[in-house]
Amino acid sequence: MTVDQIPITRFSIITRITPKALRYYDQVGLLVPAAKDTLTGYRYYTADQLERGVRVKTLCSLGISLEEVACYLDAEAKGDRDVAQALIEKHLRRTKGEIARLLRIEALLKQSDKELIKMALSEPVIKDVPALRVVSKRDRGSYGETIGRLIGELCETLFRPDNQKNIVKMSGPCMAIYHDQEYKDKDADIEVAIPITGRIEVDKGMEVKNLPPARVLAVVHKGSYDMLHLIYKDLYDYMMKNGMEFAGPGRELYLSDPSKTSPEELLTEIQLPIKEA
Amino acid sequence: MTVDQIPITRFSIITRITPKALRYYDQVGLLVPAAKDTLTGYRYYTADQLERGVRVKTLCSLGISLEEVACYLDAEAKGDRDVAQALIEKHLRRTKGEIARLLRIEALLKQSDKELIKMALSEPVIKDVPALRVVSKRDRGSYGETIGRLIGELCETLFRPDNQKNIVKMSGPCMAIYHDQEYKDKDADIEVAIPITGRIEVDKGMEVKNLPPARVLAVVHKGSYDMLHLIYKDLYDYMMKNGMEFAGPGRELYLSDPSKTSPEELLTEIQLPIKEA
DNA sequence: CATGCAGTCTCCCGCGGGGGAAGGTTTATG
DNA sequence: CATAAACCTTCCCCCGCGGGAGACTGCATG
Repeated sequence: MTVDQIPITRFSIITRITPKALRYYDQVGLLVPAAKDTLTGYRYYTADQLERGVRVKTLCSLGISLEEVACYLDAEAKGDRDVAQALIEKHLRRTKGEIARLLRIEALLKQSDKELIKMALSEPVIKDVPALRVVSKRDRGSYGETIGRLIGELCETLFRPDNQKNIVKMSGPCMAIYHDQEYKDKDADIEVAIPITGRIEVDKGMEVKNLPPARVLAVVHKGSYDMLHLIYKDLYDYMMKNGMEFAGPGRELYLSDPSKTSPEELLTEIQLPIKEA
Repeated sequence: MTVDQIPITRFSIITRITPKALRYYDQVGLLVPAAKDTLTGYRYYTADQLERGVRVKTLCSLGISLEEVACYLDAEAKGDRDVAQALIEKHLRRTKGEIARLLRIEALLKQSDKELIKMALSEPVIKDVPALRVVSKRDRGSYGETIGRLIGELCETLFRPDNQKNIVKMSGPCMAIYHDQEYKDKDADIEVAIPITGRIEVDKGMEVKNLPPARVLAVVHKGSYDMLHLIYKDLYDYMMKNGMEFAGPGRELYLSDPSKTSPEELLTEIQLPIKEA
């Protein structure tokens, strides 16, 4: 009973971690065996390490990444309860977001029997949008996350006491402007703009400016944001059929508040600037 | 306006698929450009392909794998509505399962403030389990999925009319026996056994046999199956402290029905055969 | 003494769905 | 004509391992 010379298979049975995973954890430094025979390379764990092994397994099975598991265990070892708790809460938020996403997908899949792909779609219309005075902020990042974040930041500025005193008001829906010349998911170049009236004090990174007037091809979409790409395709189809050409960055106007409206009821207007041939 | 010579960037903007992804789809044969300049290697898509592109994007954003997207679109092209619908339903089931899993994780994360790791744990006890007449089936596969499947198959046989006429009865809870010498997740060697009384007609792959009596170290765990590994570790700790040795495959007895009990209330007994030194 | 085998090691490839960079060529525009 | 934009290719990287090859020890057995 050499209690502190536990070979890998035995450690694997006790902790219910596969030997493969244990070797990997050794490699990345998450759970390094206390001793390693320099001749044979055999890994030997101690009984004390069982505790750590079992916690790694617990945290992993909650879907936490190995990197964060390492952070958590480090924080805990140092007695940083707050840091550890923060990590758990971060993961809880991520999990909630993921649940929400899957619930949306579930809803879409369920309604798929009545035509998965064709959504109620109004005809595209050509219209002239006037110049707009907006406060805007431009940044790079992933599609959904960046828009949400920028809208949040702009609204926070808008509703700050000093700006409220100046009777700053939103004069239209939030919109996103896509500046990329190709479509990107992850590192997109996105500007979020909110039409305003009144004198406003902006934070750094924000800008008050006039969006130029433009002739656009527009359509209003009712439904989940996940299905917006369908509308884009229809708009471009329409443009090609009618001899128009795409001219400049497209805009999305968020007519509904996604925190108050169910995904199927969300209204979004898409505007693509055109020049007619 | 060479309408059927759409280069990749333009195609990417219209369908909202990144050029990188388009090249990948070409490579795996999911969406192959209609023309490819043999000299430069440039990809050119046709307007007709926009439709397919947009459907690929839709299905992908629902979380369906590229392989299944290809199957779906093929089935649809052939007019196999049923096959296509079956794929959607399969994915719906997967999504529901994933939601359930995340909800369990969410619940665990929420209760984590009151001691994430230490669960209520009764003391391990040594007991002698008698020989048991069981019907069993043994197979390989991933942990949770295989146990569920085997229990289902055994129960189906048990409750078949011919066996019911013979007054076959379950005389104890379902159990799983782990035959691996090391811990495995994916390709584990698992036997599921149900104690019975009566004369039974079994299907192929199943077996009626007597489990030998054994002296075991046992403990009952209350809580989610995800946390069972904690118990194993405590049991092995106890074994080492008390000079026992592990002898033969361990068993898990499922005392509750997971379809009727919430995860926190699930009862499971773990039995590890021992020999005392 | 040979042989088998149990246990362990290292090394490399693969997954999905691409991202990012390096390095080259063509096309369009000023 | 020069330059910028668009496009191509190929290669390596991500996570969290799983699978398998090939090699080594040490122990038990024929």
